[in-house]
Amino acid sequence: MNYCIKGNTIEISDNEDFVPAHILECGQIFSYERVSDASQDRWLVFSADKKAEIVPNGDRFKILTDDTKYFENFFDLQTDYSSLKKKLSKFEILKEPIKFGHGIRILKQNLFETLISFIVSANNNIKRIQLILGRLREQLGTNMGDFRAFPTQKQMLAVDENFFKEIGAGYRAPYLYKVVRQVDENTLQDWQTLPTRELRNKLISLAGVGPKVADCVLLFGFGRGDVFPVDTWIHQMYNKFYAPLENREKIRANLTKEFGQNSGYAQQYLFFFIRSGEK
DNA sequence: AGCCAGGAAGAAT
DNA sequence: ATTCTTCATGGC
Repeated sequence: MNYCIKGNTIEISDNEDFVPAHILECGQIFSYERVSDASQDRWLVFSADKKAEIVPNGDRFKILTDDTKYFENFFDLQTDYSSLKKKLSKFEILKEPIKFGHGIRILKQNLFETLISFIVSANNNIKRIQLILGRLREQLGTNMGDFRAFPTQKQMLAVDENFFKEIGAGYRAPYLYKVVRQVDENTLQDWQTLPTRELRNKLISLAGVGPKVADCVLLFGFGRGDVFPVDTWIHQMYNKFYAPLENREKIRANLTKEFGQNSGYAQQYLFFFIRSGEK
């Protein structure tokens, strides 16, 4: 994809492979805001202690941020999604979803933030996930002026289990209390060199992390394309379009076998598509 | 009002 | 090694 960086701006010179609504509303990130102006929508995106603003630029977009290098990586701008979509379109089941969510890109998010976010996401709905994570930011995160950073492991170590209950985390409170005593951002980054299988086992050994949460962290944080997170939506979809199968592990095995190294991308186009149909 | 949400942990089998 | 039960809380 073509883009260029000038000062504090990343100009996207492509309107097919970069669509903020697709990127941000496909369920991979929870900390963003859609700002509806009189004219056109803008987007605020928060990651760790950084912020970016996506604004319309003709029929395209530009990204305004103090850290263009960080967000160049964050938005995965070096990956060629056109050829990726061409490959994946060979699968009949992906043709419509890819057309529908053509502007999706898989974000490369902060590892610690992704881990905490998807622990909160378990058996939860997206609105409430955003509510809980918003409170977490507001009450623990560093004040960055016009926004709050996502709390660091150190900041989360300073509170007790009851704090997490009070922000509405429910029965996930003990998971959060425990997991920040097991890993920090540096530990997670050290795991980046591990092959997916081993890395996945490491993640599953953490409090509140099972197969699905691990796969989300692998895909949205570690950038591993060879995983296919299976949640209730994918489960239903599979039963409808493939075959009735209760065991999620078998569904996961079948889908990763089918889509291989591009499983994660296939999953996102499917997820965004089937969820849009329910509204 | 009642069911459900980007499931995981612990117990039972 | 698989299957069953329980777990807070807000959205719709």
